[in-house]
Amino acid sequence: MYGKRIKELREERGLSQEAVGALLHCSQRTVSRYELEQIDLSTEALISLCYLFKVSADYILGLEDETGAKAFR
Amino acid sequence: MYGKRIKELREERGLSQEAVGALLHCSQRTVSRYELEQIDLSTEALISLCYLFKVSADYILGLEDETGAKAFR
DNA sequence: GCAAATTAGACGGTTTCTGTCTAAAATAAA
DNA sequence: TTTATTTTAGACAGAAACCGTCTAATTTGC
Repeated sequence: MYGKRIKELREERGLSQEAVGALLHCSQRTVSRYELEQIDLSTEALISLCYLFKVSADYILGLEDETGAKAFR
Repeated sequence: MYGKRIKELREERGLSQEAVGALLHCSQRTVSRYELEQIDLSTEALISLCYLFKVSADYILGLEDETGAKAFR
């Protein structure tokens, strides 16, 4: 789920993987892997993405949808 | 931050690390390492903890406090 | 169609994670 | 307080995951 969300958020903002990588202090290749879910997100990268895109970790992880509705509680 | 939160949530519920490990399908030693932040949380473990403790990923990651106030936006 | 920009595969070296076994520490019982 | 039980953390080694680089493929714009 996080891969799809990261790709969406990035494209909504018109950024390349390279650009996001620079902001996250990692390579384009690593951002690509996040989007393809070939590697797991570190908590550090997850938190950086939250600040960068101004969304919750729950949203990126798919624990809430676009409306903010939670997957639990 | 996640270590402190996991430990708090676990102790509030009166569970041992062994018990949480069983619910997360990992060893007691691994839960201990999460609490000590000796290893990073996988997204899978993070999501399991959210369901188990009925809290948001943002809370566990320290992106919001006990009152639900967000660290950003 | 061509050039430029963007994304993804392959490879190898490095780091991180994992469980097991065990010792230390904390808690409960006697 | 001693003793027994439970709980937590260190050490080790093997396994798995991560990472950047180089490069090929794909996409986008002219």
